[in-house]
Amino acid sequence: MNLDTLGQTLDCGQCFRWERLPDGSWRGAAGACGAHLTKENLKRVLEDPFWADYFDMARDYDAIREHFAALHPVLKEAAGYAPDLRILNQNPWEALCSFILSQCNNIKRIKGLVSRLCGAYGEPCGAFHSFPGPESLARLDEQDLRALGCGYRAGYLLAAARHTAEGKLDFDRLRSLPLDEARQKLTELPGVGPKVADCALLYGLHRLEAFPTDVWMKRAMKVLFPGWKPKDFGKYAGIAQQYIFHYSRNHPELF
DNA sequence: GCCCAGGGTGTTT
DNA sequence: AAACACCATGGG
Repeated sequence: MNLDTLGQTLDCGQCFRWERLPDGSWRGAAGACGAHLTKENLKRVLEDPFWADYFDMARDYDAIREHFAALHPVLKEAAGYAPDLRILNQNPWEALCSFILSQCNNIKRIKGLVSRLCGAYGEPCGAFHSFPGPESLARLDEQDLRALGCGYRAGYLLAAARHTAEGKLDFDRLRSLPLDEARQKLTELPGVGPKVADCALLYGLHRLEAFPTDVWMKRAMKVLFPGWKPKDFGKYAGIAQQYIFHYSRNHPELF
């Protein structure tokens, strides 16, 4: 991984708090931690326990890509297109909020929304703001969130905050549930359907078998993997999904 | 001004 | 089960 290939991970639609600066460095945050990744400090930052976990450094992605290469020729192509792509270990609450806001929205705008959310209700930590905790959002009015541009998703975000603050949604409990049951608990929230639930599971709880299926993935599956289902990709289906999503978005001429 | 964006919900065929 | 309208907002 270097500054140029970091985009495969930080700009592939799984997170919304990183930006690349003109000098090629990356500035961003995760949960309550911020970082500025430069050519000089990248290696050292990735040795820090928090960031090593965030970037899933302990996992052997080379082996997983080889496994995928044997599974399907197009998957081999997609994985080879972004060999430094990794599934981040994001804060589950932040991931759930991000993807509640993602529905019927574009990535640019999602980034702006998340940024304004942090600026308005997160804790200031030096040069950046933390992502606001569920308790901070739970005491807001729906109008407060609409004022940030959340639109009709404001009520969904507020409901998720109140459920979580009241303990009705417990991410640590979701970790130990079978995937179907964890998905079921998440979709009980208003405005959370199968796609947003799978995003929270994959990006927030690192459930690598979760397979978020948005409009891009529906097209990609129909054209590139006709007849295939998420389970056909195995226990790392979510990683396969990310290779395919990223590859598809960068090859719109295929569709 | 129009179209679309990492969807979900409720209603109608 | 599949098709549809509706939900707000702003970037391209």
